[in-house]
Order: sequence, then structure tokens, then C-alpha cells
Amino acid sequence: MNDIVKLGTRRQKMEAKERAILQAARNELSQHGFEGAKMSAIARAAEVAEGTVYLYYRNKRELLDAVVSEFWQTLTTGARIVTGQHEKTLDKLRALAEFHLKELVKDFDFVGFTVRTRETGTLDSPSLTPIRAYVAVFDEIFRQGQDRGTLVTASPLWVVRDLFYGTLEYASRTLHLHHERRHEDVVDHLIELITRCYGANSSQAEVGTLEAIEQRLQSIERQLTNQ
Amino acid sequence: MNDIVKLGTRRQKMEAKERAILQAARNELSQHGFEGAKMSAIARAAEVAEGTVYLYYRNKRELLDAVVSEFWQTLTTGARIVTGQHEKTLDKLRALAEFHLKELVKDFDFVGFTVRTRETGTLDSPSLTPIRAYVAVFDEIFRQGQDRGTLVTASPLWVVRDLFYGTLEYASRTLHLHHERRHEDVVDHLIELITRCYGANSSQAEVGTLEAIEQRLQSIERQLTNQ
DNA sequence: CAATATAAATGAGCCTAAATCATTATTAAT
DNA sequence: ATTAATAATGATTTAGGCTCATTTATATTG
Repeated sequence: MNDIVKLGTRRQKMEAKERAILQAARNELSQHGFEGAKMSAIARAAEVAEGTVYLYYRNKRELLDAVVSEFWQTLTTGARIVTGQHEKTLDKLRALAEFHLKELVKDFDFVGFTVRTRETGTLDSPSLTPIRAYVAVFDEIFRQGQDRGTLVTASPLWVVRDLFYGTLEYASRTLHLHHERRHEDVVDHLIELITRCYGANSSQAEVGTLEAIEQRLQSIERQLTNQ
Repeated sequence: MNDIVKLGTRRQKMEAKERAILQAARNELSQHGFEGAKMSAIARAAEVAEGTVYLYYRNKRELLDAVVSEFWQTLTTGARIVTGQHEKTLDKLRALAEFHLKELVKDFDFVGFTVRTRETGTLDSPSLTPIRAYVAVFDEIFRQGQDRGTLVTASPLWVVRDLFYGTLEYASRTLHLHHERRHEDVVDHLIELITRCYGANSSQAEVGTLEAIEQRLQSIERQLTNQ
């Protein structure tokens, strides 16, 4: 039997150490940004020598890449959970939009890190795979909507995807800068827009317009009561 | 009379030197990225001593900021010219979208630099003003469309703006990675979407009462969004 | 046109932080 | 217990941003 004092096998210890370094890097990065982050500080926080960090990650950039990858992986898991709780396509999309926006505003710096990571990234660089896995969540939902006949569009999927995530990322930046603005404005607007432009049953113009007006009235009411 | 050998007054020389440094920095940056760019290389390219650069810009970041500012200023000028050649709101928006997308794809790296610049930027940091000036082009056109009655929406302007620029930036990234994809897909789609969702005359077959309600809505909206 | 004052430019050297590597410590195998 | 293999260490090297004492160029003045 294993000695209790020993904290596990060699491999386990190394894995724990790697997690510690990653965690320390994440903290240091979101606290000081990429240039501001010091490898020495990361090593100290992870309770290892500076040289040890370089046994796990070739250099500072790879460490950043790993942090960013982990971030998107976590996001992917969360997105799958959140969207899995809904049946209808539009509900799934709304849930995804809400989740995405909320997370981006929370960890806003990581958006910048991600762009930075991609700066040098080519099409098939491994640093892109976690992001691909993440956007796949949207793609699956949208395709399912198309299969079901809920959503209809002639445009390529990538265009709609860029619309979805582009809008949300820019909105997250705005929300990050202007704390008083409302998240719901974005999500409501985006889903409304998707409904009107890709919704199969919105083709009946008259009903759609009436409903749209009602929606607008509601959102105005909300704005009024909120200030 | 001035000696021909002399290349101008002191002030002129300094301005020329500043432009040389800025140009050198721009080249170095788009060639090697922010970390990769060396102050020594910039100085060499601008044909000045390394210390001279620091007489014009406090540090590397400020130099980057200046490059990015110049980029957006140029873009603003171009956008104004391009949109000024059209009369109708939707034509202006289409021209702006086409121009924006084309420029972003061309100088794609600068998008990354901009985000990076904003990383530390607060709400009123001077590095944001050129970007504000740029997005103002969209704002003006959209507001004008609302005043003319061409465009109608209950959502705050910032939401629509983020949709517009967010979509285009993400699309520019996609287009930058996948050279075979078509720019027109994005612009057509975006304008079509704006037309359908914000176009006032998009649902022609409406009853009189409906129009009346809509008019009242518009005036309320105007009041709300104007503060 | 000196002579002088002021501003601009220079680049050797300083300093910080990333990355390396010879050495030491730890774990696994026999 | 001995040895081999692997992991960890931190002093040292290296690189590049930035400074500052000095030099050079321009403007001013009598």
C-alpha cells in the first residue's frame, strides 16, 4: 500500500505541478497582461523554481497559449451544458448568447490574449483547435435548426457565425467599458434579429411586424423602468 | 534665401524625422508583431539613433499607440470619402461595410494591435479617440437614416454599431485565414439583414393604424436613444 | 560674423526579465 | 543498497528596452 505522507506517484506530482503553473500563469496574466506578467512571479506563485516552468512550457508564449486554450475549453464545456438544457433551436441560441456574453465580460482580458495568440497562428496551428471546438457549439445548433426547418438562410454558415460571435465580442467590449449598459439589450436584439432573418415562420409579414412592434414596446418599457 | 542643401527649418526636420520613425515603426510592427519589433531596428530603419526615438515617443507602447492611431485616422478619412459618394442611407452603409472589410483584411495585423492597445486603455484614454472618431462615421449615417425615417429600431445605437463592426471584424479574420472565401457574402448578408430588420418600408402591406403606432414608437425611441 | 545659448541627437552602458544549463535532488528499478 | 533515470534548481547568460552624460546642430544677439 502507498505511504500516506507521499502525495502520489511521480506522474501525479508532475500533473499537479503543471496545474499549479497554469493556474499561477492565469492569475498573473489577468492581473498584469502579457508584457507585465513575469515568469519569476509565476514560478513563485506556483512554488517552483523559475527553470522548472521551462520544463513544462517551452517559453512564455507557449504558457500563454496553454492558458488561453484552457479558457476556451472551459467555455466549451459550459456552453454545452447551458445549451443542452433547452430543446428549441432559438432557446439554445439565446442560452449560448447569454452565456458567451456573460463569460466574455467576466474574463474580458482573455479575448485580447486570444487575438494575440492568433497573431502568429496559421490556419492549422494547434492554438486554434480549442477555439474551433468552441465555435462548433454554435455551428451544431444552427445546422440542427436548419435540418429541423426552424432556420432558413442562403448565406454560408461562417457568415452567420461571424455575425453571432462578432456581435457578442464587440458588445462584451462595450459592456466592459460602460458598466451601466445592459447585457439583455444585446442578446434580445441578436435573437430577435436571428428570428426575423432566419426564422422560417417569420415569412408571414403582417404577423411578424405586429409581434416585432410588441417586442420593441416591451424593450422600451424595460428601458424606461430601469432608470 | 535658404540654402538648397539645407532641407528646411528645424521644426520641419523634426516633423520629417517623426514621420520617418512612425513609418519605420509601422513596417517593423506589421512585419514582426509587437514583441518581435525591436526599437533598434526601428531606429535603424528611420536612420536615427536609438535614443532619438525616445525624444519623440516615451516608450515602445506609445510608439505602437501612435501607429495604431494613425491607422484609424487614415481609415476615417477613407470612410468619409467613400460614404460621401452616396446619397441613400443604405448605400452609404454598404459602402462603409465594403470599405471597412477590405481595409481590415488588408492590414489585418492592426486589428490585433488595436485590441492590445486598448488592453490597458480606460474609457477616456487618448488612444481611444481615433477609434471613436472612426465609429462615429457609422453612427452619423445610422442616425441620419433614423431621422429620414429610412431606418427604425428600438435598440440602442451601440448595439447596432457593435453588430455592424463586430460582424465585419470577425469576417475579416475569417477572410484573412481562408483566402478562398468571398467578401461579398458578408457585406451582402449584413446589408440584407439591416434592410430587413431596420428598414422602415420592409413590410409594405400594413394597415393605417399600424403605421400610426409605429410613428409614435419612433418618436419615443428617438427620445430614449438621444440621452 | 563671432560668440553664446538653447535645443536636438547620439550611443555606450544600465537594468530588467526571459531563457539556459551545469549541478543537485528525487524517484524508480534491480 | 546501489545504480540509473528523471525532475528540479537557481546562478548565469543573453537580449532588448530605456537612460543620460556628452556631442552636434540650430537659433539668437551685439
